[in-house]
Amino acid sequence: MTSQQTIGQLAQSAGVHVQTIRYYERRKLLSPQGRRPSGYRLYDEEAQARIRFIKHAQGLGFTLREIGELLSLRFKTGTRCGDIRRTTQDKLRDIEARIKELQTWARALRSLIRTCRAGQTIEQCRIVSHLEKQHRVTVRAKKRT
Amino acid sequence: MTSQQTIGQLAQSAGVHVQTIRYYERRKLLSPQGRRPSGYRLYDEEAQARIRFIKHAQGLGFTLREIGELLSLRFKTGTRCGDIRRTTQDKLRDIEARIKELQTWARALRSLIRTCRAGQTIEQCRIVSHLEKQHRVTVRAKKRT
DNA sequence: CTACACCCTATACTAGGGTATCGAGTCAAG
DNA sequence: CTTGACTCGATACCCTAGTATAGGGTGTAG
Repeated sequence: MTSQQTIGQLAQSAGVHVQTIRYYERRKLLSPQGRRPSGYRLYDEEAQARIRFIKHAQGLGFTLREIGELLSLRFKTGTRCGDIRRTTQDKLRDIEARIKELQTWARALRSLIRTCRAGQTIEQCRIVSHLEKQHRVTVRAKKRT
Repeated sequence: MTSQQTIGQLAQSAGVHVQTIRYYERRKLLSPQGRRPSGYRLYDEEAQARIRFIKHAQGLGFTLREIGELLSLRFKTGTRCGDIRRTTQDKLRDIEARIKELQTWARALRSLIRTCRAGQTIEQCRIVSHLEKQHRVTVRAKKRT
């Protein structure tokens, strides 16, 4: 029975820092079951499962924002498994898109590396001249993870 | 001849914001050739090539820090093509590692999705129970791109 | 009762890549 | 000479996922 833990005990048993738990609370991922008159947070054992959920989902590449969605689905009555699956599938598509993008980068770098002979001076370097060349820029800024 | 541009003209012709150029200067990626007595920055046309270099390198997934290395290699006398290639290869290895990580995530998500039947209630959902289960956590935090 | 560990809130900091705003000075045209 | 566009430096803000610290209050063992 580990019911009614303080934040430090929960942090200990869940393997995260105290500030992280408070951070999750700010992010609305986790809130204490109650408070002592002094203001101390008190957690029931569901809190541990919630932190595990968060950590596992992070391990699968979900962001805290997405985990928030997942958690609210989880605790909303009437949620069907399909709702969870849909979110998971969205995430999968995301990841697959990122893999494709990175593969594009990797191919470009490999082809640059092939054009480069180690002994050349910098002025002859194809990598450099490629980077300085004036051509349509494809900086797809933002949105990484 | 576009020699001796002000920051606004350079920004215009390079397709970036004025503040971005000043930001690059703070990051030591780009500095004006000189200043007017009033303090206005003046740029030669090499500045445009440098910005192109930066943007293309970003397009290949380099961070500004790495681009700084690349640029200082580029403008250091005696740099051999091999030095540039080495940095590029490091980046490629980085990207390949990241791809592997994402593929691991994707595989895990696909296998979770297979276990999930759309009509099940949330209590029966394998995705949820998997996330809540107590098992060795593998959150490889930090270091993304 | 005192020491010490714990907890509270609030705030600031990290990295990365910028964007936005401020008050003040400058430049060129009319 | 004035107006409006431009520039200056400094500072603050955005996002993510936390970590760190300050200045105070609380809980408990000896």
